Formats: sequence, C-alpha cells, structure tokens
Amino acid sequence: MARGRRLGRSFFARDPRVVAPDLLGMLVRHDDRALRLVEVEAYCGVDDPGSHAHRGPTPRTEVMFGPPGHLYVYFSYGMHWCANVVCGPVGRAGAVLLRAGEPVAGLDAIRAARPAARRDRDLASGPARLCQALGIDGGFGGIDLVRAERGIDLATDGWAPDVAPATSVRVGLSPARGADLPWRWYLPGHPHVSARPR
DNA sequence: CCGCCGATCTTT
DNA sequence: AAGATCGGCGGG
Repeated sequence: MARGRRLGRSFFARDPRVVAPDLLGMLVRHDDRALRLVEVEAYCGVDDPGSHAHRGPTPRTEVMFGPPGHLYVYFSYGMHWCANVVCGPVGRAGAVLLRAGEPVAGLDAIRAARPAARRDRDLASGPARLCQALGIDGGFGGIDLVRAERGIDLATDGWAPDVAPATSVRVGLSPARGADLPWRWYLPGHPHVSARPR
C-alpha cells in the first residue's frame, strides 16, 4: 500500500461541503493501487435535491444514513459504478462523490483495469473511471474505510496542492435537482480533472 | 477539441 | 422516462 496516514472517523464526521475540498490532494488506496484526488462533489442528504438520499432512506441509500467513513457505491446509467464516502453525523446522509484522481501507485494494475483508456489522463478522470481504476464495484458498498475493509481507505501523505481548490456546479444534474449549487471542488488546471467547469 | 449518440438497467 | 456516465464516431 502506498505510504500515507489513514484518515480517521472524525475527519468524515464533518459537513460534506467541508470534507470535500479537504480531500483534494489526498489518496484513495486499494491494496497496491493509489490515486491522488483532484475532483470531488458534496451531496447533502434529504435537504439536497441532487442527492440520492433526498427522498429518505431506501435499501439503496441506507448506507448514507449510517456512520461516516463508510463507502456508498451506486450503479449509474445501467453500466457503471460510482463511489462516495459517507460524511457528517449519523442520520444526515451526507456524502462526497470521488470524481477524479491521478494515479500515483500501482500504475500497471490501474492500466490493466482500464483497457479503454487511450491516455493516462483518462485512467481515473471521472467517477466511474475512478472506480474501474481501483477495482471498486457494488460488492464494496458499505465497507468501512476507517478500518480499511477490503484493502480500501483514504489517506494523506502530506502532499498539498499549491493552488486553492476551485469550485463549480456539480456535473450531470438537471435544473430541478440542484444544478445551481456550487458543490464541486477540483484542482484548477490539473490534467486529471474530468470535466470542464461551468 | 467539440458535440452527438448508443449502451444498459435501476429507480421513479 | 430519466439518470451523480463512458467511449466511439464524425466534424472543425
């Protein structure tokens, strides 16, 4: 596993809009693979029309209503998996979507897991690409990252971006679903960021 | 580089 | 019927 200090429960117990920018520059690790996060989004539970948890707990979203630091994995557009870290106090259903990262360890394994990527900058530049790169699918839903279940966790290696995080609206939300809320954070100009800011 | 479209299936 | 997406294709 790449070198770094694993993040603890209290890191994730804060509002997802505070955790999200803090995660930029930190590592998502799965066994020998690691990505440095360059793009994330915050989702704020029942108060947020863009959140899957907006309509209250269901079998799909119940993980978000549980303790922070666990993984919420959902199936997107009939063929992709996307991963979030549950954030905030129990019952608030906050989450941070991991949208893009730069490979920093296990490059061979990551390339093997992303045969469709034509360039290295496409390896994890998107929420479903990031999951493919790390080998995360629905079977990892609900695992506790604070205990590194299944070999997955979030960590810091002390590296910090030399630019302030930029903000924008979240990607892919229709006007009725909070399309105007500026809850996306990314490292400006970073080649591994998934989409152009709006 | 950009825009369009099809794939594929869960949730509403 | 839409959705927290991706990759291939065509055009500029």
